[in-house]
Amino acid sequence: MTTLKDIAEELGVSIALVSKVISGRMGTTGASEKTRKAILAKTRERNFRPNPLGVALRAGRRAAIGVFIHPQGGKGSGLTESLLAGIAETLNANDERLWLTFYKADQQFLQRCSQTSRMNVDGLLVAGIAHRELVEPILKIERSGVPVVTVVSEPLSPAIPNVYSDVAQQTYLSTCHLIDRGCKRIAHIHSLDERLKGYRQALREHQIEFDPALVYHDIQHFEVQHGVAAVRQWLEQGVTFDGIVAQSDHQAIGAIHELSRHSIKVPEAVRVTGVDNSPLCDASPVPLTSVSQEMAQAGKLAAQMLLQRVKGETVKSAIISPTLHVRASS
Amino acid sequence: MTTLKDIAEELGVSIALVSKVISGRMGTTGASEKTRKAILAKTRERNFRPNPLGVALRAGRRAAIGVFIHPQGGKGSGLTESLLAGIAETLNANDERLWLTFYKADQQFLQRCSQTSRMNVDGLLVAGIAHRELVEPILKIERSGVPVVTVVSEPLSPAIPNVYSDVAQQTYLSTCHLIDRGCKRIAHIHSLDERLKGYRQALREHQIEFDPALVYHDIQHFEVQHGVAAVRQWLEQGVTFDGIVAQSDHQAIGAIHELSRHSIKVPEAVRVTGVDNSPLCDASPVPLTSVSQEMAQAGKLAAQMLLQRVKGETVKSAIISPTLHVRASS
DNA sequence: ATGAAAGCGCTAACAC
DNA sequence: GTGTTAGCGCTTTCAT
Repeated sequence: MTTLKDIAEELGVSIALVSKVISGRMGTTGASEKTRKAILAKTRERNFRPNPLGVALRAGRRAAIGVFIHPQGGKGSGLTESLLAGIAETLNANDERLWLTFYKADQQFLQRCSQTSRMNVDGLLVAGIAHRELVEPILKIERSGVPVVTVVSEPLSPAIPNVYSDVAQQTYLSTCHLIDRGCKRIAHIHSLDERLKGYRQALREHQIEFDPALVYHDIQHFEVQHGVAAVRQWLEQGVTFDGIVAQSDHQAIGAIHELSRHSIKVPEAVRVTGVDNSPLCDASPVPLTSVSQEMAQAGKLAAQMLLQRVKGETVKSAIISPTLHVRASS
Repeated sequence: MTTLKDIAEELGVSIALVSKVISGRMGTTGASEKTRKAILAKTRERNFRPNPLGVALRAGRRAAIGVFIHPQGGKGSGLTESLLAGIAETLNANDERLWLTFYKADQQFLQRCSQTSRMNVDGLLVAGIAHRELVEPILKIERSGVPVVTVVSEPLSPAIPNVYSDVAQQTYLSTCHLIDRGCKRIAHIHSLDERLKGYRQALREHQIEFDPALVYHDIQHFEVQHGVAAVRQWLEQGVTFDGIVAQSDHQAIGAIHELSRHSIKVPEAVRVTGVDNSPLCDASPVPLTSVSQEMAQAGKLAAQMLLQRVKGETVKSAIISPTLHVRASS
């Protein structure tokens, strides 16, 4: 590894001068064009990169940001992977290391938080589920001087900037899509309230009356079995429907399986949409139309916001627009 | 953040003494029991943790290890996530930050490698696909003094320690399982040679003759469509079979879909197994029996090995035993 | 038994 | 225009 010292010695100038020229921060002083050129040339030649440890130590920073991730959207959604990829991209571009922790249960999360003071990070990114128990520990971290940015579906506190996909918009998009396709009676699997709102708004805007019988309630449950249960209930109750807006790809796949068991064809008899645009979409018996939450983009943005906060800037929460990906199921 | 200096000043002793007592490395000298106690008490009271930057700077290390990951096993396999979780666990326990990069195409990987000299890491973990083009760049990194450990299905070079699940064993396990279940004519989707070997070994050990017609060849392809194509070919050629050992969960699911289209029942008429034990298994029309590659364990182990190498120790490649997870499809 | 000093790589205030 | 100095937090050698 080349250091400032190496360059300074080879050129017979002082370390400080090399530092100033390379960083471009000349302070009150200047440098002759000749030395400038020589230093920059040497820098390139030796492929010099400042040692982040030196920089951070001097600046009183840690050269690392913490990332706490709760695997969200269920296994196989690919959300976590996309999110991480986005985060990693931004952090790499800014020469920041990361301190990565996957937490499964909230208990683990709280435990991690209690170690804040010893965690040696410049900032903290928390991604996952917006549990109320998380608010206090996170605020405590903020107060201790470590800026936090969250990536959760509902902002935890006005004090903590958050990034997320527009949740209501997700179901709004897919419901509008099914209406466009000619569906008149669209069923819905209700797990998050915001998504129910998006579904209802789409109906309202198209003058379709809301029918409570078409909504299956299963708060906070997004698994395959819940899609199966929803379809089973509708069929048992004799509810007629020609579309299903599910709140996850897992639910949608479960619904498709159950429809198939009753020889109901997708998309001919019933059109189905999911949420997450996960890899499951292509592993579905009928490729699944789904709404992408754009987690990679969320990760990139959240990391950028956090780095800004580390620098002392103020940032505001951001909302990302979801995208509809149409496949054979609709 | 508490520093050695804080503790030293509060106790009216020298920084050096505090450092020695806390680290336990007393060198040629000693310390009175009284001061020892006082220092350790203060350390606990102030929740002191050495600043990794100071430690690393002094030791000439970088306090970070690089992780290059190629999302393997296809999207949705969950392999990458498990692997990362394992790596993160070990690194956290050892107070090491990481420099995470996801590379999609080999091109990107090579580009990253060329930045080795500037990447400021103590070691490099490479996980993903064992492409031949990767060998040279990785060896170059090794030669430059940065130890590398890989997590790929086939070791790239004797010089680079590797960790992976026993690949042949994976299909050996599932083939034996199907034989146990009474299957006489087991078809196989051949993508990796090692897995074909495992399949053939299981047949041999059970005195079942190998029938080339039962093997569908699709080297290095693990997607849903390849499972579909395999079944289609067997049916077209009039090959009879009562079991399918696929080389990925995606392939297995594709096979199940195609069987279903021909009204062939799983597991009644044909038993099916996959590889990866991915989240897809539970989103399959019939829950899928699969072999787990234990990537979390691989990640933990690989990170441990890399840290040992960083310390200058020599380590040997390791092989992890896969585990069969039996579900309804078999 | 304890401490002073040097130095890892870097930057910034302040000489000259 | 250029250099000197001090110091971020830590460890280790060598005094005392």
